[in-house]
Amino acid sequence: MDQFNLTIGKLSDQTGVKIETIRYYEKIGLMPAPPRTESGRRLYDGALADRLCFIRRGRELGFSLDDIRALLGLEDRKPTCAEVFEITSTHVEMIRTKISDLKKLERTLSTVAKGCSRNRTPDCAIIKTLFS
Amino acid sequence: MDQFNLTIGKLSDQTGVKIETIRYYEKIGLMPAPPRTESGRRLYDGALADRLCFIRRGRELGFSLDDIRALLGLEDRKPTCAEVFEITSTHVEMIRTKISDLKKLERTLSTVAKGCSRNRTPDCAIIKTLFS
DNA sequence: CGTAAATTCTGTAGTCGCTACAGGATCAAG
DNA sequence: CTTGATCCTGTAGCGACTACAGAATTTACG
Repeated sequence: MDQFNLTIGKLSDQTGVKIETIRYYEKIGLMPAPPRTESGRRLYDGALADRLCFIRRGRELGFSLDDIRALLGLEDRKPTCAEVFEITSTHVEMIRTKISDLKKLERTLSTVAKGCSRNRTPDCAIIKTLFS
Repeated sequence: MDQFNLTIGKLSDQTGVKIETIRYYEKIGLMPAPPRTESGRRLYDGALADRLCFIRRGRELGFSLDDIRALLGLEDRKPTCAEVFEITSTHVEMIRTKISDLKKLERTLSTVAKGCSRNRTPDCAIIKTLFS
């Protein structure tokens, strides 16, 4: 096994990453250019499928493609465990900030919306708040 | 007052919206094209400043430019209070979804990071999790 | 009054992470 | 042998800006 017998479509089905996205990852150097058939179609093996899964998992967890690039060791060298931890905790910090920002937003908006009469006039308390 | 005596730079300082962004809003029809000096420089008045503040407030609250367009009544007509409420509560719903997604992410990532030894080897538990 | 610095102008291209074509070639199934 | 599925490259679009380049004008200072 681990032969190059996966077409891009099969790889896409297997990993849940769209064909265009796979090609995009190749273009930006996140996935290596795989071997091709005589007619020029890409062929992937198990290792490349694993790598694509890694990227997908990273994206699901909200890492940027640059983060993933670093985690994969594509920048200069394989990152140490400490570096991986650093990238991850910076990312978690960002997520926490985003959550607290969104919570603030939600509170503000809920308050604003409460003042609304919901009737059919254009005389709206929400709009007034936005204007002040 | 309410004369057209604000240069774009002053408007920018007053509202905290960058000059390029103001011009961008004009280009996409969110701000009207203001009168100009003889040499072609834009001049704004108080009403336009208010409108720009409205847009900025809307953005701060996370509304999309399309939402703001609708709130301003640029689509077809001024929205009724009920329509404004609808836009707002849809938006709040989106924010709540985002918050819960991010919380899930945060929990997962914190768990993943806990397995990390933080040492100087490349043998990393975080990476392993991402690969599985 | 002269000049240097600040401001403004238009237009284009870049950001991120894809997605959606167009227009053609090739492959697999019936 | 034909039809339809899959694949190829290349380009343009999304949202909401941001960042230039290169020119013109205005303001401030000596």
